[in-house]
Amino acid sequence: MTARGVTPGLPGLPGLRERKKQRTRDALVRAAIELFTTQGYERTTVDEIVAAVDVSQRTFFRYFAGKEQVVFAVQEMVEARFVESLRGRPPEEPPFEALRRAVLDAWDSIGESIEQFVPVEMYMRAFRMIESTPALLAVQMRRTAETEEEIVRIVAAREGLDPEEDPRPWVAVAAFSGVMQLAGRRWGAGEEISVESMRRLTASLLERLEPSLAGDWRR
Amino acid sequence: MTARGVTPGLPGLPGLRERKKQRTRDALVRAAIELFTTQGYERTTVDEIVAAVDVSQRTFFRYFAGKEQVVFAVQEMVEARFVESLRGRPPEEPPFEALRRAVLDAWDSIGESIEQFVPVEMYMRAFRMIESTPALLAVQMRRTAETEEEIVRIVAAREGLDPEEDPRPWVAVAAFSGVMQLAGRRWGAGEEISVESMRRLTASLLERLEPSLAGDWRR
DNA sequence: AAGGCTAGTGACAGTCGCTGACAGTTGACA
DNA sequence: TGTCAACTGTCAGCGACTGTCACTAGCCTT
Repeated sequence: MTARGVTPGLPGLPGLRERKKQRTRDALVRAAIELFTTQGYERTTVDEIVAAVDVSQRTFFRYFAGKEQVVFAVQEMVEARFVESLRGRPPEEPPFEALRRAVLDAWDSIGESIEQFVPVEMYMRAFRMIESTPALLAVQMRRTAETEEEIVRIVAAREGLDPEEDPRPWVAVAAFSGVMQLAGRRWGAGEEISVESMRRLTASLLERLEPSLAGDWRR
Repeated sequence: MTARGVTPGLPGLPGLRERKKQRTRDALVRAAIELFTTQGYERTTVDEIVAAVDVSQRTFFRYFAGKEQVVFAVQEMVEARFVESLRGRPPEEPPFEALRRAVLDAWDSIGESIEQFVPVEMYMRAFRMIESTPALLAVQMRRTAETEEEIVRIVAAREGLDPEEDPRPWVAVAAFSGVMQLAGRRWGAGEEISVESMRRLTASLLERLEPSLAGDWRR
């Protein structure tokens, strides 16, 4: 009843079992992204991935619902960061302004969070791979749609609105999200491969949103 | 050397071969949508579809790149109608206004075009199925992204701009498209299952776009 | 310290979507 | 009428994914 094993199992701290799982998961993510970015997504089989980590194929599918899912482990974190940032915006801020600042803030602090997972450069390559692989792009867009719903709820809550009643949160988020997707696409197609360039592009496109909708474009 | 078969093959008119192909294709579309909407998409196998039309599985895949593609045969036509409508807008119209009117016009005239393919009601059911089936939703979004590019080029041309230079066409179309997706989603989730209700919803959301981005929302 | 519990895993077999290769059939056209 | 090319069916096989079951190894109690 004194020492209960090598790991004291402080409450709230993951046990050996949990850590082992996490390690397997991380290893699968890293191996997969490595293989995907070097050989291409479709030319890489699940068998190759599991061989690199030395687990069974069955195990792979216990961690990830599909071959594509493994790519989005990092993306998930980036999105979480944005949501968190949005929640932190002061409530007096106008809704669209809050969205805009939240992304930009998120980009400022995202670098290190990625790094502790995979090298930033690998994340960038993965991002481009998504943009250029139909199967992955499709999943990406679906995920985006799901995140949108959460953002709508946050925006509605900020304004004290019921999202079922008032369509404005939906509309604002839909437009915002459209521009964000555009930013991702353009960044992926461009030369510069830094977080900084992504931030700059995002800022520039969001700024132009209102003028692009208003009246005509001649000065 | 005189009569060359029952069908004289008037130039410009499809020959027997072509008509046969078209019939097979249509039959596959109809059978697939029928099965999908009754049994569900994932619970329907390609084997079942080809059995219903009495062709080989290989033939199915010669017509459609994948099981999902068969669902979008009709959607394609709807999009084409919108693009055509946009091309017909008077050039003085401000860009976003042109987009807005183009969709609404398209909805006005779309009913009969669908009907000659499948019953409108079946189209509606198919649309809902897309919204609720991840695999299909993903394809849908990807297709949308491709159409967007064409729309951007049209808008840029209207304004005499080079889309590589000026981001405004991209931004406007991105926001527009975001709202359109939203309209589709909400319509699919709602009760009313008519083209008219879709048109109404589209109009209402597009109207609210600018106010939803501007300042704060209190009056 | 020992033994039971069970989450996590591997091995294996099977389904389904999809593709390549090859051979047979049938409109198109000279 | 015969040749050609387009379509099609058959078959064999790959890769993604799932269900099942037995086994290993953290974990938890006593």
